[in-house]
Amino acid sequence: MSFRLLIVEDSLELLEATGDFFREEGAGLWEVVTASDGNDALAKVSNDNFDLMILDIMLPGASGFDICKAARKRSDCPIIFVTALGSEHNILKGYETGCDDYVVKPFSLRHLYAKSLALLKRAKKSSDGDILRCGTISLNRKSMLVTVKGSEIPINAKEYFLLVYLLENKDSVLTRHAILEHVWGDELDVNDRVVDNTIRRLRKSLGGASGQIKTVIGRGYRITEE
Amino acid sequence: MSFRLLIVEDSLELLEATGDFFREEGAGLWEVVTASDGNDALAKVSNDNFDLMILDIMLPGASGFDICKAARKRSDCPIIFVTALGSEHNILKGYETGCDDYVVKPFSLRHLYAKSLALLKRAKKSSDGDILRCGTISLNRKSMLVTVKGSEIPINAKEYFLLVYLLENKDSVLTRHAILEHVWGDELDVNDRVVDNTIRRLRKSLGGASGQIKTVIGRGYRITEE
DNA sequence: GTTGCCGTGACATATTGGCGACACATCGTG
DNA sequence: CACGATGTGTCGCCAATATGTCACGGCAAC
Repeated sequence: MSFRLLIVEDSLELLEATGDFFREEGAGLWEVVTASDGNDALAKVSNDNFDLMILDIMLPGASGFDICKAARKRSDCPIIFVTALGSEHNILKGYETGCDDYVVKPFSLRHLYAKSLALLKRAKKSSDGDILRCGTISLNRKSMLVTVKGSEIPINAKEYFLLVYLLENKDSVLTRHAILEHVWGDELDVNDRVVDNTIRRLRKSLGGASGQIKTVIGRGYRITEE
Repeated sequence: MSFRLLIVEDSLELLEATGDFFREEGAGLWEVVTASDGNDALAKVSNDNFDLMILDIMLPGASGFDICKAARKRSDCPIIFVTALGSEHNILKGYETGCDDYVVKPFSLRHLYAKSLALLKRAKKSSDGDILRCGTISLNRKSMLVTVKGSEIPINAKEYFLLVYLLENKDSVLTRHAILEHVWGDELDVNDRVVDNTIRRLRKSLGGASGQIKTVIGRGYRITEE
């Protein structure tokens, strides 16, 4: 699993240094995309999805503020301004355009990296669409494969869709009724106990991660990080 | 809706200035709690719930790092360090303990305020506004978990729904009849005393917070901030 | 004292969910 | 088509737990 990072910076030297730092430090965690002028950045922002953006403000072409505004129209990903413009006025303007943080040059790459991780952690819930994760369980909606602690496990259709529904609502208690509606849909005449049983089978399939599915007596089921 | 903010800072002057700034700027958005030494802060962190924390690091008693670690054990709320310790080593240590941001003194209050809003916005998105709070009791409608002084307590279904009804009508007296209708609904033939008993069991489950449920003789029950 | 009103402990019962077993359907295969 | 493998719904049993009921007693108001 990797995160897509966009770095926009007109100093090519800094651009490269930052990109390298993320690539090396993250060891594959980051897929880095760069742009060195505003218009290029605008194009990338509107044609791609990122999990994090690091933007300079003073750029040839569109400014970092413009890019931030454009990005906010269709994405909620964390945005960090990195710029020499350290006046309070500019900083506040940055926050007004919807950024998450504002770093004034010169700055420490390590510091920026730590900040990025902290922000990413916070934003993560809304970021990855194709992969649902929770604790040691990971589910890929495209391949419909489920892994526990990194190794793939076999799983049946009903169990799979039940797991998807649980993961989509991590930490929330789902009543039997809600589960029946979502997973069984229109197959009307089913007995309540199919939920129990499918939960049981799902737990079995999950092996070591079975404990992540909690029974909330009298209310339903819930999946948690541990 | 207001957010609970904890500020920990041993310079009383700065403590007051920061608190005032948030109160005035937010116009009621913030409910500010302060502490000026580490142990006081630790106590507050473990007996209360906050939506945001601003922590100094060098404090009499426990350090800001200690407070952050303690807080992270039971809360995911945004934490900002505000400190004179601007060395890279300290900054990274801050991020390691799980903070969201690190501001080096001297700093602009307006800047800190903008940062706080940005973080809060992000944190609210991933958690949920679905929390009912009253005094030290906190109830999450999604996970159906109840915490008292920050630690989770086990609670039965009936007690849970009764508590929800009480919290939804904080400070209002609810008659037995009203409680029966809302919590027991159509289960017709129940004895009045089930309410008493469920209240009793709920009080038991609430432990230290049991006193928040008041008996209003001849009329019913009521839940209050203390 | 008497009378409501409520808290409490104990008890009986109902409900709940886990489980194994089984029946049936589906499907690929030879 | 027969066959077995597999997936899935259903049933009944059991232990754990949740919950309704009851009888008793304290307590305050009158």
